[in-house]
Amino acid sequence: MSKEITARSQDYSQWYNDLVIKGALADYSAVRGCMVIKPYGFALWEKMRDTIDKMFKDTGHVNAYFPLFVPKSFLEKEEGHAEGFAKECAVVTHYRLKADPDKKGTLMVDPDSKLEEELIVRPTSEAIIWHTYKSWIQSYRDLPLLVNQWANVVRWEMRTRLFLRTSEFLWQEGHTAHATADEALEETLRMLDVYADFAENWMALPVIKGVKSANERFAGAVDTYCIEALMQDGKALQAGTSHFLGQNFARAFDVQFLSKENKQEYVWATSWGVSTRLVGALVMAHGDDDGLILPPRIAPVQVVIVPIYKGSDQKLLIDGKVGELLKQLRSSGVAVKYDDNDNNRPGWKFAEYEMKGVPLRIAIGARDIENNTVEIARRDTKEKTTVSMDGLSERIARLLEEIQQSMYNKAKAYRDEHITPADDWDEFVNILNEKGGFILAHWDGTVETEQKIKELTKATIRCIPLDGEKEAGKCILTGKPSSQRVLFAQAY
RNA sequence: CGGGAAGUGGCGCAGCCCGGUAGCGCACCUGGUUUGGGACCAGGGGGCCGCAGGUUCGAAUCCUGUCUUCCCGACCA
Repeated sequence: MSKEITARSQDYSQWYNDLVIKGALADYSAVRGCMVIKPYGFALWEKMRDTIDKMFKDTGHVNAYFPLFVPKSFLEKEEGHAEGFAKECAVVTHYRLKADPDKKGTLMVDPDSKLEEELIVRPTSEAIIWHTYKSWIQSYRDLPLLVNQWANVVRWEMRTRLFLRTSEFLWQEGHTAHATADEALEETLRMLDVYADFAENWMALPVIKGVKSANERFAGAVDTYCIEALMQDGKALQAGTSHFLGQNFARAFDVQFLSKENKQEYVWATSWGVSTRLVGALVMAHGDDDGLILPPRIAPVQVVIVPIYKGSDQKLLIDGKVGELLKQLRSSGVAVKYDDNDNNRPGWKFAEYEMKGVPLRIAIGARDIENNTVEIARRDTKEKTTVSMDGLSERIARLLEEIQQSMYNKAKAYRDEHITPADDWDEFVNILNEKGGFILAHWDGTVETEQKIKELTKATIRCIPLDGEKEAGKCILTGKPSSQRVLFAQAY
């Protein structure tokens, strides 16, 4: 048990912060609400990014890049959109500094450099992209337009948390344009599936696909679809969103195309995104009191090899043997690191790589060389076994897959245990207080009821599950009729 | 933006009440012994005490302002 990490059971928030910082994923910065993503954390993000990027390309999307700045007048155009983001925008008003004549050695904003029109640091890029799309789209032959952008965005949040909510964050935002509503809706759901696939099969994070209530809908969307995951403290985390934007942005930015029938029509749109928040999800869904536990498929280091030796003769012998193992493992595509740094002893390294969540550790010492064995330790189960060096790379590959699967199963079992139906108000409140997690309950479909429930319990409707069964029932708060259970939880 | 806590070598902290040569642990450097679960010995380097004013012979310590961070709420991915 590590002495340095706050126990989950003692203080979940502090545990999370400890994992992020001591696991070397990120650090606080000098800039309010902004974090420094450290090399190890960035390597993890890169792995996630590269995987998702390939999935986008496999579904026909291409990458592009749009400006960081959005003229204020662009943001105003789609009313709901403007309203939704207005309160959290960073605004550029000047373009020059000058030496402050009253205070030697300091700079001041040059009042003569005021911009004609303020520029907004993008909180999301619909506005600038739809302005651009107007000139890209003339005919149905230009559709569908399937573009993604990897970028940073800024949302001036009141209260921030590493990865989960930072003022600046990294993400991807897909923005597509289609000739018909059906096609756009199909795209919205396709990308939702891509996200769910990535979450479940790469992050080992089970998710529930659903559609948001009006209250939780993206500003400017007709419908917002999402994947919702459950963290180990019983709170939900939205892990990705895919929006059906209807013709809202096409109308706002006057993006029309000439159809086959030679008629001018507004295009149909989608947008979808996942962010560095996924890193936070990974930490909270899988970590334990000894540190991070990373799923093999996205772990920057899948296997670490630690040598154990007395004296330089043994070290040389081990180096030789490890050299062969490295070649073997690397040629079979395993991300392996040999830590032969002599500053730290084996015990230190064991703890260190556990903190960092490396899925497998191989220890090799003189007695292993003698017996032609190594010791393999699994991060997820802490299980240690001594095995023959023969056929090691096959065994490692098998083990990595097994860990991936077992992490998913574990997270899924936890998640499934924490989906509880509630049929009346007392039951609902009880479950929230005693157990947490998702609650399936009937709701009368009104914004007012949802708001009221939120005020009373802090629980919100995470989504209306896509695979939910129709079932007649009564709203847990108002008793009015309802046709389907929706998913409630307290959320991040 | 409200309530609370805190800023002192890279990190974690003590010192502040009661002003008087800036200290401890970890980390770092050198040498040696070690190495199967966070090693040990010896020697060494590093800090205008968040920043700006003020009080004072003298400020890490007292006063004022300001910035930043963390925790709890309202807003959000």
